[in-house]
Amino acid sequence: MSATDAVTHVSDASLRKLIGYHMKRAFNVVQVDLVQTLKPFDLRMLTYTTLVLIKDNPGLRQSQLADAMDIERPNLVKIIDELEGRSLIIRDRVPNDRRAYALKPTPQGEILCNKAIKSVEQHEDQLLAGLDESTRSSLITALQLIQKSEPNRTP
Amino acid sequence: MSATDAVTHVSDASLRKLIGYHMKRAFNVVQVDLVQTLKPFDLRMLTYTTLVLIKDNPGLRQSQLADAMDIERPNLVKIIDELEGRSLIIRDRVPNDRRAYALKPTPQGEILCNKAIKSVEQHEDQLLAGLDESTRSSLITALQLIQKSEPNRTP
DNA sequence: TATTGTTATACTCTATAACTATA
DNA sequence: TATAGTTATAGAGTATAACAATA
Repeated sequence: MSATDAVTHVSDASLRKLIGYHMKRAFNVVQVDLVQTLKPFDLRMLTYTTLVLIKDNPGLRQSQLADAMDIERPNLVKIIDELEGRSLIIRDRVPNDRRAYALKPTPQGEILCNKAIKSVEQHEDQLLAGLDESTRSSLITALQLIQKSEPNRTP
Repeated sequence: MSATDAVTHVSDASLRKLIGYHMKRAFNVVQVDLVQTLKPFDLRMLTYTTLVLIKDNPGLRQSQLADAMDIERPNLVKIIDELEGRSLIIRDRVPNDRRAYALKPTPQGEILCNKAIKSVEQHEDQLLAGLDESTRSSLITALQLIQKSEPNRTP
């Protein structure tokens, strides 16, 4: 194609080889779906993940939670604030360490969390209707492998 | 586990079923790697993608590019500004339509782009060393399937 | 000294409304 | 009137440095 022709079809051939390209685009679709699914519960992906982890691990410290979620401690503060402000969790005290909080779900937090989990699972099942069971599980396996691989920290 | 025990190991059992959870974490690893790889070229994921698409589709309009990249037109402006300011691309004129620009790579833009593509491919190959060829290709296939699936726009 | 949570800050990516100049 | 590019702006998510209270 000459550079003066009008572009009628955009080629992404050079990008299609890259996992990152496919992952970003696929994740976008999943995330749009997830955001829509969580909207009735007034949750975002981050607040949802936070609530689920606290429900499954009552007594968790904020630093442990940040580690588990792979985000920095300061960024967790306002998320916790939001969930606590809505009385979905509480900042209880850790015995014998007055620096730390023991994060726990409230009864209403647990109820909302369980409803949200159910809805998310249903919607995701619908979203992945085009993928059979073996495709799904090998996808998860591959994603976990990537997660464990050490990124090159040096260029 | 009682709620008063200290949490020693964080369980993410409720999240592990969700594709979005794995995708976000895996994408994070890939992106950290990509950012590091692109640093020597002074490119980010967005500027890299933009440069590659312009190199592969000279004459592209900004609106076409935004469509292809799945971002909003306004968000593309400063990316184009940056690449043009570094003389990697030019905003040429589309014949017969003085509203639109025809985006084209400069010679130095093409050279940098080719070097960057090579480096990105090498680093990604290293990053995915733990995945054999068939796992990689079925991963890409699965990601493309997800990309094509219609997200539920209604909760 | 080191750690927990916090504040302040900044940078990137994203999304929307409204403008201008052209068609 | 519709479209291409732009401006301004606001909201998320992310990252770092520095602080107070506590270990």
